[in-house]
Amino acid sequence: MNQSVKKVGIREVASHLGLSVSTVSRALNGYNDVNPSTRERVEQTAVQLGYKASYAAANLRSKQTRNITFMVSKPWTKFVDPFFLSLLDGVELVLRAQGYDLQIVMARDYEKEIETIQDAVESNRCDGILFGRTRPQDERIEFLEDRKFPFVTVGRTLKDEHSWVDVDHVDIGYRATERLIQLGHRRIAHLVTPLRYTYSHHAQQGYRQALADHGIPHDPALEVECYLSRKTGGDAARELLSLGQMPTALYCSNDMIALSAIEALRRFNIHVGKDIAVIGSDDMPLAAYVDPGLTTFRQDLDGMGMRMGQMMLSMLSG
Amino acid sequence: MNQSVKKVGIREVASHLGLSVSTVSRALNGYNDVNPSTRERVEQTAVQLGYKASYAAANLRSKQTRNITFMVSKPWTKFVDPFFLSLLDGVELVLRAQGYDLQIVMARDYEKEIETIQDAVESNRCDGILFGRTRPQDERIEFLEDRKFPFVTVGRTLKDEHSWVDVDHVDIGYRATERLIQLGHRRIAHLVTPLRYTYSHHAQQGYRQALADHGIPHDPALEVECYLSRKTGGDAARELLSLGQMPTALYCSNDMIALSAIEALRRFNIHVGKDIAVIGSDDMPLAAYVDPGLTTFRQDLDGMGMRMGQMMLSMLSG
DNA sequence: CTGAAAACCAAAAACGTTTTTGGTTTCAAT
DNA sequence: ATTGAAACCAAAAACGTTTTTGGTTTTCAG
Repeated sequence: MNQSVKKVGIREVASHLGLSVSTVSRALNGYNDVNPSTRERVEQTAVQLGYKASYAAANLRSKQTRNITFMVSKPWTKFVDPFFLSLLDGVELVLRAQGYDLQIVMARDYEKEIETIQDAVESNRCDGILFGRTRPQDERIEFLEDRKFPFVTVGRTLKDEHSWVDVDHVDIGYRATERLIQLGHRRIAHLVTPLRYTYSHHAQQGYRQALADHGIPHDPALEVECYLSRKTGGDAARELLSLGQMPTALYCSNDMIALSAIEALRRFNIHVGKDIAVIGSDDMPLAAYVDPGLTTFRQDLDGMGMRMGQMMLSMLSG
Repeated sequence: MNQSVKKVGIREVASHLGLSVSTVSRALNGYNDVNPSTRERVEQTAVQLGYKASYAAANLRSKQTRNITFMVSKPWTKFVDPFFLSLLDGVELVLRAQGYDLQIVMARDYEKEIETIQDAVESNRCDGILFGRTRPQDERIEFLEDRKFPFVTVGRTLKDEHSWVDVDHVDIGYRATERLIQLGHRRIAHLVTPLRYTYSHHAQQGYRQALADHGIPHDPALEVECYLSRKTGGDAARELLSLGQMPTALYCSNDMIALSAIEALRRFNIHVGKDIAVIGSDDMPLAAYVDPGLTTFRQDLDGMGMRMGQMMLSMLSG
């Protein structure tokens, strides 16, 4: 019934061509000591016979798994960043073009992060690792550097001698704050993402710099660290309300926080756009639909993913 | 420096215990013809020596890759469903617990879908496949059934003799429509997701049934098929506006469509909640923040993912 | 025409497991 | 004691590639 019950291996290709197995292998793997015309014939016959090299066998011998693992930290598994898939999309596009597969593992809490990475490295399941949510001091990076295991991160650490891609959060923070200043605001609060992450510090830095550049004194009470579960943007907004003097504008370094704050303010009959200005920074297009509009800074996650993939590939090829 | 420069293999474990390699292997793989105390010793020593079986070697011999591939169709790679990651999370949780890895591949257009699946099956890179966006007649399913390759889908087809998980879109459509009817609406439009997908038909079915059950005649002009690029919810809303008699309520089987429609209506100074009622159906929590609120039906994607994983595992174990 | 380098290729080893094969021990029932 | 089944285990084959080793042919400068 089926055209080929038996799976066709490299031997079949070789014997079909009257070549040795090794030549076929070298032809297929792009070695340069094989006659172009031979390579051509081999490739054609391989396709014709429907030959697909066994990944397992190839991996066993060559020590290359052709797998790249993306470790997703728990907060990312939720809707926090709907555009995260866009990042993965970019990564996958680039990797797949070079025959690499993308694997994803979810680290479900802090301790699991390092554990997951250790496991991935030690069990030889992948050739490289991608991950985000970097912290100023990140033990995952130390671990990987020690083993000389290829990795690319989304986000930086304090010492940036590794491969990373990142959004310029300093710039975003600066521009967001500056825009509010230009709108005439002087009391601008910053609802900042958890400070354990490096990018939060960058956003904070941009925010502070903008204030300083425009001669606005920095009021620590206006900087509120927000979480996604413990203390939401809504909680922060309420906290700010209890302050003697309410800020007239809110810069939220994450749109989810912004939305949460907006909702809380609405409950207090404080209308965004009229009573208070709110600005976000992530790329969450849904925010565009929020009445009365939340100005966000676009982030090209797709392209960032592709860059990330390319960096990984170039690390792998030496 | 390092405790073990040389990687410890199964031989080391065996010789360290004075056992044969095969016994160690069988002990580790849960065969029952090995003395419990022996198994205990083997397991302890394995951990102690830091032994991790080589996936490649194991795969080569056993033909099991311990990989499950989730094929993501292009629309999913965008923000269409921010909760998609939640589904993946559930899947990964269950699979990983049994030592399976989750791989994701993106099919970037229609033709690539079947191609991607063929490739995954034929190159022996995974033991099972997961995918969604099912159509009433789905060639991917035929292909996989022909090869007897394990798969689970998100969404059904016309003949449901395969493993699937799904949200009851008929019920959601029915309840959404009924709720609008109970609010006094009689002219209720349905902005339906692309009809090439099975679930769109289910939503439509629920919608129509609710109308029928409440003695409301069905007006085909009020059923508008929406896409995410070509014809958005906004386009549909504008189309409905041009109708002689404007509907008083909108049931959108996808929140993205709902948001797009809401925005378009606002441009025409038609206010949702006042001039027109809008109801969504996906689980997009952001929608909850939209002023004046979009009622949606929660979907437990996390749990669905776990079910999906479990179904796959049980298929794999026979 | 010669010799060396470059191009090409075959045979065999190696990768690290799991599975097969077959043999020995233990133990309870006869 | 004898037998048969169950438990246990060792040795070796097998998985399908890539890599190593080394040998032969071609090419081309001298």
